[in-house]
Amino acid sequence: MTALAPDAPVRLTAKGARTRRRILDTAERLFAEKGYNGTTLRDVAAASGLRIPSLYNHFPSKDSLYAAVLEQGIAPLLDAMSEYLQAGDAQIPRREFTHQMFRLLAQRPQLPRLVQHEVLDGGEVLSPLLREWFKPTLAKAEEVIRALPGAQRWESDQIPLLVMALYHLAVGAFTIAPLYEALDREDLRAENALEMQTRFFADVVEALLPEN
Amino acid sequence: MTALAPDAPVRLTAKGARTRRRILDTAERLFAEKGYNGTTLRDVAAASGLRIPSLYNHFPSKDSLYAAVLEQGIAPLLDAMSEYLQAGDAQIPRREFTHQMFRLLAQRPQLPRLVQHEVLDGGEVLSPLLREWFKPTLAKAEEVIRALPGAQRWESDQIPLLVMALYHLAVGAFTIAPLYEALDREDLRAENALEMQTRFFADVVEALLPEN
Amino acid sequence: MTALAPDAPVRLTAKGARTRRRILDTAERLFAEKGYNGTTLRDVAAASGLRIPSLYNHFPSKDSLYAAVLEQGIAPLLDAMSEYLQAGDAQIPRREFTHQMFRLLAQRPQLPRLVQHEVLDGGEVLSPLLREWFKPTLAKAEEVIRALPGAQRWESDQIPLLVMALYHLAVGAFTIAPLYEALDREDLRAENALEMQTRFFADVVEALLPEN
Amino acid sequence: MTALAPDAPVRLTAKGARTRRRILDTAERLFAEKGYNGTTLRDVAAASGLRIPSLYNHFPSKDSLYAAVLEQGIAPLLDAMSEYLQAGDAQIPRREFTHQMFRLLAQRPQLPRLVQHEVLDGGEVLSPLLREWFKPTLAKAEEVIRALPGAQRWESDQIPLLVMALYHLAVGAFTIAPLYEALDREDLRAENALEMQTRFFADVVEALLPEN
DNA sequence: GATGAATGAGGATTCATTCAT
DNA sequence: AATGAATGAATCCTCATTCAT
Repeated sequence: MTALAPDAPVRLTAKGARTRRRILDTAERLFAEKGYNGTTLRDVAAASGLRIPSLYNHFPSKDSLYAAVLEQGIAPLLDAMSEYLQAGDAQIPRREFTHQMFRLLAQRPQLPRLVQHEVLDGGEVLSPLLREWFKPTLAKAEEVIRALPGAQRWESDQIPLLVMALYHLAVGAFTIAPLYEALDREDLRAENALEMQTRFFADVVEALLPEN
Repeated sequence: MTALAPDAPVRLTAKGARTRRRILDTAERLFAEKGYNGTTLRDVAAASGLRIPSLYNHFPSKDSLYAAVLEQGIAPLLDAMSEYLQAGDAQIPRREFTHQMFRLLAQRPQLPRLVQHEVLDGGEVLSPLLREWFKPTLAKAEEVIRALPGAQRWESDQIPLLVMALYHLAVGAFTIAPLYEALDREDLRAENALEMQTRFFADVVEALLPEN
Repeated sequence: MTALAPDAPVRLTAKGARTRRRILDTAERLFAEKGYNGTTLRDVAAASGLRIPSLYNHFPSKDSLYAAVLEQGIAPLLDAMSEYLQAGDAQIPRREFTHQMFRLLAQRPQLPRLVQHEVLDGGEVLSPLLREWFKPTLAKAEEVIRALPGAQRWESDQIPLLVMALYHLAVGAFTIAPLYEALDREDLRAENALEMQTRFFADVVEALLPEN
Repeated sequence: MTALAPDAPVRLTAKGARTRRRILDTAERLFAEKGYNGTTLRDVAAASGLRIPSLYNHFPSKDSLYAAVLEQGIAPLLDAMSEYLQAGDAQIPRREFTHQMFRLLAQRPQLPRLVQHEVLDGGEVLSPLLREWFKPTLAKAEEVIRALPGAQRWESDQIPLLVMALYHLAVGAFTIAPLYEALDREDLRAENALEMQTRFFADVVEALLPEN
């Protein structure tokens, strides 16, 4: 699964693999900060310590670099989420799950921004991925939530909205961070802030889907 | 207030004012769709039925056009919100307020996308505005919420997070719409969907801040 | 007829029209000398006294510039040839016709080179034009030649080859000129050389298709 | 003679020699199709089943590869022609000669295109070769033709033009082939077409230089 | 002998902007 | 107020070449 670029050449040299990784990480950061259109290959090359043409030794185009960044970022997240959701048929330790999700996002704090950029730009690149990943994940999430004890608080046709709401809450906490800081408030990406956000998110979940 | 471009030339002719408005509306739509970097003056001119140089007869630069779009979009929203919040010291008809907010957003559904683009791009243009507008609005919102009966459910330092959460929920409902549709689900911008979202949002608010 | 770029914008300013013509003439010379791949927009711009982006104010792409050059070169030639061939049903003043053709080619000596470049490069751009122009012209030429008194010297299925042979003779005289000069021989494009070539060509035609 | 790259390294291994040959044949085809500027080393490498840097193990530059292609193509042709012309002082079996020339060209049908590309591009690479080969060959050809019985039909200063004309006729038959096919006519490179062309060419020679 | 990686130079094209008309 | 023409800067990308492995 999660094969986005199935014909990606196997790296033969360790150096090549390292350079490729460096480019990917650099690009992830830049794309997350400025979006696709706001990020130039010149930026990526400079931040990677390379010249522009060298990027083409590792990725055939800006588009494919972008797609690779999206994949390497989204795949592990959705995989983890799927795993949790699978296990949860019987009983989900909800607070635990909430913490895990936030931890995953916090590990790659650029990711939510990356995804939101895609969402806002129309998802032309993301869309194909969404077909594969988001759809089943959302469907599964709806199914799991419907089975929760607190779900009877909501009408059936509100469940999808509830799932989206949880998505917005989780992602928004990260996308808003730079702006929040610019408002002379704390840095939401700081260690203690993340903990606080996690607790707050769990509280919100408890309010929306009371455990009993 | 809302004086973003205090030295904006007074339009002398009705035709000029009309053209300026046409450009603004066109640009609002395009900036909301593709963001600042993804929108070219060529696009704006074409969609406005003008040639590029004509845009410069109405706005001195792309940046200033963007700022004007932001202002004309955000100002009325924040004004309305301020008004509600002012009145609310004593007692807010909460459900009414929720409906009003959603109505305002729904009237200019591009606006949330516009703001989110700014937020994601680092807010380099928005930031100055935020200093003026967001900060007091957020502060006031926090104050009002603290005074609500349901607020004791939350610890004091969670109130700012709660305000941001409400922001994410409201804005997210609009930013996610195109993606949601791409997932073969309903169009969240349709009339009945908006109503449903409004009701859902009110229910969420009730869950997070129970009226009694 | 001969409308290759039917939606070409009507030139509104005299200066614009002049610049466009200057670009076209420059490009004709360069494309004729070096072919499509060997000619860069940098060359065209420099030789036109412009900067590269200015070229795009007059032609939307290198391809379209090339097509326009081909059209402006080929159209009058084929038109003239058609006219002669039309008139010739009854009786062609053959020597006169030969002189006219050579004169036309000599007026735009780059043209044969231009066409030969296209022919050699696979005619990917020219081909569509050939469908429209070459085919009927060749067909008409074959028809006319078949009706000539000297044609009985040739078998019917040799007539197409004969037409192509005359084409090669006429065009070759111009394409070979630079090389011929490089061999320390005379410049075939000089005035007296052209006259000599014309006479020679007429003599060849007389040998291949004796008047009586 | 025919020493174009006298310092070419002697191939030590059979595999190396084979690879070199493969590259040469591939390059001949591609250069003939697209010309020097239209052919990239990427193309040559891909069509040779190699990576670009490997080409440099066999040829020190693109230019030298091109020169080698020209040499391997032109040398045998000119050698053969010289041989025929040498022998012909006394008496040339003309029809036989015509057939031989066409056979040689038909064996390497890309060659005429290759040469014509060079001729059209200004012959910057070919020119040095022409000094060595074309000049004496043309001179000899003129000398032989002057000695032919049918030559008195032409004035002395028309003989060079006659030689060039024969060149154009022979070469043109091959260069025009792709275009001819694009005009929905037959493929001139097919077996029977070649025969027909040979006969036609002989007939033309007979018309221009009647045997008695 | 073969090739992955790196790169300087240059390719066509787009962009925001200016200016004369 | 509108726009054709011009352009500096920057866009993505390709090319021929080199070098270490």
